[in-house]
Amino acid sequence: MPELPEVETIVRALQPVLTGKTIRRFEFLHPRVTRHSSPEQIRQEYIGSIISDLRRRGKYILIQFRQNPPDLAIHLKMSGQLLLSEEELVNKHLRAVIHLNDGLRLNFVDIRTFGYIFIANQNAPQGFLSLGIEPLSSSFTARRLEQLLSDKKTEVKTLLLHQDLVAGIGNIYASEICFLAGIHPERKGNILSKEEFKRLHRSIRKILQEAIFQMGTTFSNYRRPNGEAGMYSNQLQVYGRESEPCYKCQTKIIKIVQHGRSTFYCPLCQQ
DNA sequence: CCCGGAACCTGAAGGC
DNA sequence: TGCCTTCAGGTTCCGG
Repeated sequence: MPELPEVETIVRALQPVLTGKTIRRFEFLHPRVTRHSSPEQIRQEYIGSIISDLRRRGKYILIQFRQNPPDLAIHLKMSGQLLLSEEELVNKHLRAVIHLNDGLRLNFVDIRTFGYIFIANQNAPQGFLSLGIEPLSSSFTARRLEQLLSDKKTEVKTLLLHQDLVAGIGNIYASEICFLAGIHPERKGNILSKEEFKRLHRSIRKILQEAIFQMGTTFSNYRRPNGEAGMYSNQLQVYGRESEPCYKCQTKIIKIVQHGRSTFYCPLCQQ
């Protein structure tokens, strides 16, 4: 479910609450909620540790510790949620609970059980170890983007989903980015012009920043840690708008499937 | 390296 | 009401 802006929103909400707290206890309530690290390894590594900060890398949430062991990492995949509570959370899909020293609980709820928790060390999943550039960092330039994509024969919208190139873009924002850049999603990386890479770069940053400002997009079940929806849903230009008129030119929005994922675009605005 | 397709799950929504 | 199919914001693996 969550892409970079949603994960960033979650991290910003949790960071001030969790920083300074000590981990007392872990409950792991589903066999797949930990992967690449065992429940015992996680307990051994972190019980009694003091949280020093929270941050995001791609779509991963990283909990950092004062004693500076490896970070504790969480990926929410399609349906994961992190919800704070003072009391026991009653939820059929509760998969793990991190208990903190003052009685606060960080609850990991996940309907589809794709999400998981792991230690961010050398045993971490390959996808985490090979993450690409952060699109909101200062080192992410149009030139850098061009270097990354200009030798690829893959369609540009699909390239935007490659986490080992640019980290954090998901299926909703990939369509929105192509629309803002005025680039047809089926154009291939190796035929884009310098000018198009500039527009693509600007669009990536603009869309992600604006979506963070709106605290993410709620399409079905994404929720901020306080339970509220994200507001970028109201700003979507193409995603989920098949057959509806383009806001710019009134042409009907088209839906196609690329690499098994839905893509939405305006056939007139995106050539 | 690249690509397509399937797999991992549960639930919501739509067609009949 | 119910049964069936399709689809969902993400990786990851396997075969070609």
